[in-house]
Amino acid sequence: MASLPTVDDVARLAQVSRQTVSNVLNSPDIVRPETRQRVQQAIGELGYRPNTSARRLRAGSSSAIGIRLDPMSNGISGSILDRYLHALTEAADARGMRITLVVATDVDDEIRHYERLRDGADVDAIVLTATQYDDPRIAWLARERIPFVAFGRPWGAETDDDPTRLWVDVDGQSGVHQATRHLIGRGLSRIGYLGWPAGSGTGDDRRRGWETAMTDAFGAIDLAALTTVAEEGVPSARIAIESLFRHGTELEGLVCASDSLALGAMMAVREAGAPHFPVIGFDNTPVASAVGLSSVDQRLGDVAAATLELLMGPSGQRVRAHGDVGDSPTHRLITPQLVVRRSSHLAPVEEDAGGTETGNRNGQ
Amino acid sequence: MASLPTVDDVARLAQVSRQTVSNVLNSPDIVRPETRQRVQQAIGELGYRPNTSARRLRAGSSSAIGIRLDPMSNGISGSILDRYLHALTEAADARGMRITLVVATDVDDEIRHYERLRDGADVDAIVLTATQYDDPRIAWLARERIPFVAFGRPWGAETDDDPTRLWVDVDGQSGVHQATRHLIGRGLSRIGYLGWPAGSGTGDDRRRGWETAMTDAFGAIDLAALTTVAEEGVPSARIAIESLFRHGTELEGLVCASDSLALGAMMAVREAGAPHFPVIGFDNTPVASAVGLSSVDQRLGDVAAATLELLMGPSGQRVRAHGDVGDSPTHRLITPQLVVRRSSHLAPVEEDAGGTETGNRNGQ
DNA sequence: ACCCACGGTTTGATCGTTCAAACCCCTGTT
DNA sequence: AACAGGGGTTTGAACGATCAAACCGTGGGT
Repeated sequence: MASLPTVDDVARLAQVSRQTVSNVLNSPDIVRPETRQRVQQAIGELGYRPNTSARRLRAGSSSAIGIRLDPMSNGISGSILDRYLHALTEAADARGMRITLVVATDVDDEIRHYERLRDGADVDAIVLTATQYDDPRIAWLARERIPFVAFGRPWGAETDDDPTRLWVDVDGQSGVHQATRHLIGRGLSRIGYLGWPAGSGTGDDRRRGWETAMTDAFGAIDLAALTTVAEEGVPSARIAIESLFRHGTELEGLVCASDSLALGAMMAVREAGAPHFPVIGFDNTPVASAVGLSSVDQRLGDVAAATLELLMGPSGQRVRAHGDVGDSPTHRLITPQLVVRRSSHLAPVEEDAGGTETGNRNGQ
Repeated sequence: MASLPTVDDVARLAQVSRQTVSNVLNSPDIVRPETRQRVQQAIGELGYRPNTSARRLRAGSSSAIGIRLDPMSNGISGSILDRYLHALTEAADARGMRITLVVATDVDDEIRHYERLRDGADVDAIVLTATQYDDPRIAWLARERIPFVAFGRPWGAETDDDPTRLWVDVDGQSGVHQATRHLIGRGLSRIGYLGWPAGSGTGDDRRRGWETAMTDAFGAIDLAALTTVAEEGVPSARIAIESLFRHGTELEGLVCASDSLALGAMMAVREAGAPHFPVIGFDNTPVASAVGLSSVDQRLGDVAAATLELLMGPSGQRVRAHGDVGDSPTHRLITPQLVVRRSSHLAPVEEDAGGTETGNRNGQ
């Protein structure tokens, strides 16, 4: 029932002073190696762990990172955030950081929450998701000089190298390119693309992957004739592809901008009596694995690692000040990876036993 | 650039002492109304917010609750935790609490994490999910006298009213009962049940809902003949129902133990050429809403609210000590609610426009 | 011989809050 | 008139860490 050990306990055991213990923890390099080792051992012996509240109070830092949970799991893709969260928590843990959740009803509410977290010294930094053009949250965080990283590049922003605008994103173009190449490699040529209406950064980026793969392979073909557009969501995709098949189509396969679209397409395709028509999705959500849908995995582990690297430097244990990136890069683009399952095979095969599933590994 | 106001600033403005300000915040009843009001006004004027770190340090509490993120979003149902997390964060926020995430590779690792969080005074309490019979985490938390609540009742436990074992759960029986009644009300009688292999607490509980609804309506019929069993997951359900239809079945509808099972069943049913065969799932996952599957909503908002109520009392702002529940209940059973969509209609209808979707409201 | 610079360590002060005890003033009792 | 009791408020100490400045011994330059 003895209470938890403090710096003083460690100091006494290691025959040094409080501050030296603190230094071993926070600036190990300024302490003489042998002293450091003695302190380390004392720490181990007592099972000492710094009291976060005390550290927070004095240092004004919390060793915590805030991230907002999306208001509603927006359809199937909601689970992306879920998995990112998992990877982020894991990566943060490795650097002695913790993840604190935020929920908000709208942007203003979200900012109010961040403000409160800052006031209470509850978080050192913020991770933004679902960023938009001219995002008011970015403007606010920058103005308040709160360190933050955006997951999702600031589309159309002129500030790509602004050291106060850190972002990490998945290279959708590369992912869709891989998916398309995969079908081309299987001998298909009339490969269609099912995407979102033009105008969204992510959507346009992904479509470009299909475009380049197709023109590289087949020259200047009529891409528009192979493109179908649907709003994000299973039903709209299903309707779009249903009508495609009803009017007769020459397509031999389909690459989609998301798993939701792909799932809708799969359903339509099966009802049209073509159960082995190849379909590939994007995001590699649990649903994709559940129904055997080939999909592009975002490698959220790598994304999470990159997020922290931007925030804390290559191996730092502390969040860097806002705008202080030193000579390290201001953004990271992660290359996703295609996971092949039944849905992209050309003939019926056995149940998917998880064969090629290699994505989602935590890099570092 | 003025730094944030402190109790002293408020005290000075209100012409009282530090402690009185503190009292207004923490025990308003012991301070004279007129003084209280004066302090309140000063607080408002300065926009004062107590520094959480300082409060934590002195009070030895962190105003945070730890919860473990499942290692992998286990299939479609993974998103349940996701939504619970959202609801929990929201409910916690209303009580001035925050949610801190934990990831762990196995049970021992999980316990180690909890230990570290406790040592650093990082969390006041733990929320356990995916509890099992004879859960080592429960044993450890109880031994260490760390306040916790389990989401998921301790199946087969003899300790239902043990004040150190708090739990909240969803009444699966009631949910499946509702689903079955819904189909009965539409004139069906040969309603099948697709469930997990016997032996899991949750599964047996849900099946009982179907059993009672059926026997109440039709007397002592042969339930076994209407029951199908499949492992959790889309493919196994699909295979099971496929073979059911291949051998000819008299079933008129199907109630399932989960959305994954229901999705597999839907796929099989459609391929068997019976697109309007009614199927109902359980969990009301995003996938259910995406594909128009009727499903039982767990009312995770209510579950979250109940979780905090068990932990902090009906309206407390502070986590109660381990085992100190006073005269309030030691557990809460939440009644879920059926959400009707296309998949349980008997004839083709328009696209689901979100009609009956009323679940998932945050109760309080 | 003196002083300065410097790496490494210690000491005193401080972060903003809550706890525990002291304090003050008023009322009622003896 | 003295004292006990108690509501309401204030004062000093503490929570456990980090910061800033002081300290100390050593070596080099003048």
